Amino acid sequence: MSENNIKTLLNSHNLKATWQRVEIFKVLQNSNECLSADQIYQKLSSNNINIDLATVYRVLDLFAEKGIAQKSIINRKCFFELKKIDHCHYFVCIKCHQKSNIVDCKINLIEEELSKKNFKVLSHNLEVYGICNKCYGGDKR
Amino acid sequence: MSENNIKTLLNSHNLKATWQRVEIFKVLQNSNECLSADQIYQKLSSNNINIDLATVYRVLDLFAEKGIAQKSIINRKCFFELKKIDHCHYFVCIKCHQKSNIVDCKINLIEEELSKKNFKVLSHNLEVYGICNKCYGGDKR
DNA sequence: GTTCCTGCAAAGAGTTTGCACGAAA
DNA sequence: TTTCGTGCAAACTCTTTGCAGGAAC
Repeated sequence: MSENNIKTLLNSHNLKATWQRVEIFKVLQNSNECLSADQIYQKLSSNNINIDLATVYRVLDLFAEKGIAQKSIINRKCFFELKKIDHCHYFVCIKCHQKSNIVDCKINLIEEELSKKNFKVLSHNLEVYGICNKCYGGDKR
Repeated sequence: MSENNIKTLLNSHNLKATWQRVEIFKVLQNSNECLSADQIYQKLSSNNINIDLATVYRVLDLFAEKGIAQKSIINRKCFFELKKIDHCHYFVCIKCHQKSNIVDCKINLIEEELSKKNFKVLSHNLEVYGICNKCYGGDKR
């Protein structure tokens, strides 16, 4: 997405298109994994783009609120990525800390159960921890 | 469970049966909901039982590790309860903050998906946020 | 010209850790 | 009598907040 398109997107969500927001959006756009506020801050810094960490936090929360980004919480820490058509969750290896997508979290089944009680689901978070195939050694290499 | 039974239980997990651990176990045993470390600390204090908060944290983590307690993370905060036959998760109302059990989290279906990749699931956490029937006003009272 | 946003600095919540003393087995 | 657990204090991580100056619309 080009810089102008990003600005248009931000405006369409009633957000002012500051250069800080554009830069943070670009980082998310160029990443193929979810990132913590600090990771984003580091990536920007290493490109000599200095945005206060507090601003990074504020922008990310805003993105999540507006539905531009998806927020995941892993080990009591927040991670962000651009929202795709389908949201996803992560399987995290407790040895190598690599994350792997969980495509279908079955939340619709849980929503069904809750709707019987007239509970309206707005958001959810799922973390699954375990050992990946590489660390398990189950690949018999 | 009597005090002696609690001590036996602790010993059977290779844990020394200190009075602090017994008291923390009792609090968990007498609660019908999951509790944060601080809530447990407060309950003890109000009974003139003074256990350092750091100890409460250490004991709870130990209980979770040994499978005596279940640890849930809600809003980046840890909650503990004695482990039942079936574990459970919580639906948390974002208005009144009441927690309601989610009996079946469908984790077995997710485990199935992951086992195809040779990933071994060890633990997981699920939080669902939304509006409960009372706060939603959908009960037409 | 407002309104909204940012940087700075400071504080906040929740949790963890090192160490010396003290209690359980 | 050795091993393990606790209290105390301090530190730590991640995140949030108040405020005054500055940029977007």
